[in-house]
Amino acid sequence: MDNDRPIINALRTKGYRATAQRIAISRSALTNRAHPSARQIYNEVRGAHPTVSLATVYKTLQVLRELNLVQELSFPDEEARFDPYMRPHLNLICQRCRKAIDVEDKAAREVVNAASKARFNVTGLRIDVYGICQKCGRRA
Amino acid sequence: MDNDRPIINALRTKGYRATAQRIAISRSALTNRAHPSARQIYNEVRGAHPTVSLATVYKTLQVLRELNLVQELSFPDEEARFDPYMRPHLNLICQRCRKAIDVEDKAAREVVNAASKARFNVTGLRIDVYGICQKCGRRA
DNA sequence: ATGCTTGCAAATCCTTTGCATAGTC
DNA sequence: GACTATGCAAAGGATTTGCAAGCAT
Repeated sequence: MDNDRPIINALRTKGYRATAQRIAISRSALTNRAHPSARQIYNEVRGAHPTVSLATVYKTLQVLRELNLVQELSFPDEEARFDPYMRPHLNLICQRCRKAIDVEDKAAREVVNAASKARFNVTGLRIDVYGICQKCGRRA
Repeated sequence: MDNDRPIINALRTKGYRATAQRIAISRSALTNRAHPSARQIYNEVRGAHPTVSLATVYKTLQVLRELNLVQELSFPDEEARFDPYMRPHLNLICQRCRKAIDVEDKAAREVVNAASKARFNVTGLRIDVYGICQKCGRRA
């Protein structure tokens, strides 16, 4: 895939080698906007790379984290999920269907501003809103 | 302690028994504003209850979660931390000293409003701002 | 060629669970 | 007294690690 160029370059800037597994895992992680878990990415990638291991998926996700291409979201009682949307945003996470959607809203930036006002030097952000999404609420 | 009355009542409303351990653990968890981990609470409580077990601490924290008295915050590569501040707020979490402080700011409510606007029925909220606190920044 | 990466399996760490005993209501 | 909670040890589950063999550069 020719669109793998940016991934390959990003990996190489920090000295990481662009292996087929890393490219496939990165493609999956950076493309999937449903906040997948490592295991879900693993299952996706296995289609094209049947021999890939879950360990490699975890290792690659750590690399992507280091490259600031994904954020890891940990939850109580659940696997961690990975979000490739790196601009300030809200995660709307439905308690019923478990789906998560990213919403860009000025409220996100106001959170950053509020922290800055408190003389806090902001480097990262996580805004989760939990509840019931429109679709699930409808068929309550 | 006479101020344990509210804790005792809260436990009983849902049919939980007010044992000495639960009261001590609850007191610690609801009082400590540093977002302690289960182990830190355990260590605090051991002063007064040397025989308490970590398992009981975990179990009690789940009870407090069910009673909506604390929120559990999971992190990658770290133990979960517990926050008894249940109104909408920002967690400013210092990457250097690991301290976390709660900040009430209207930005928190704007996040809720933004979610509501997206037809999302809000039941919970977590806003983490990561960075370097004033104290740590000063001695950079 | 050199050295990073993979995949497997074993290890780790946090958290939960099972169960006999002790305590609450 | 009936039933829940405790404390211990063992289990569980997600994630990480060690290592020999396989690739990228």
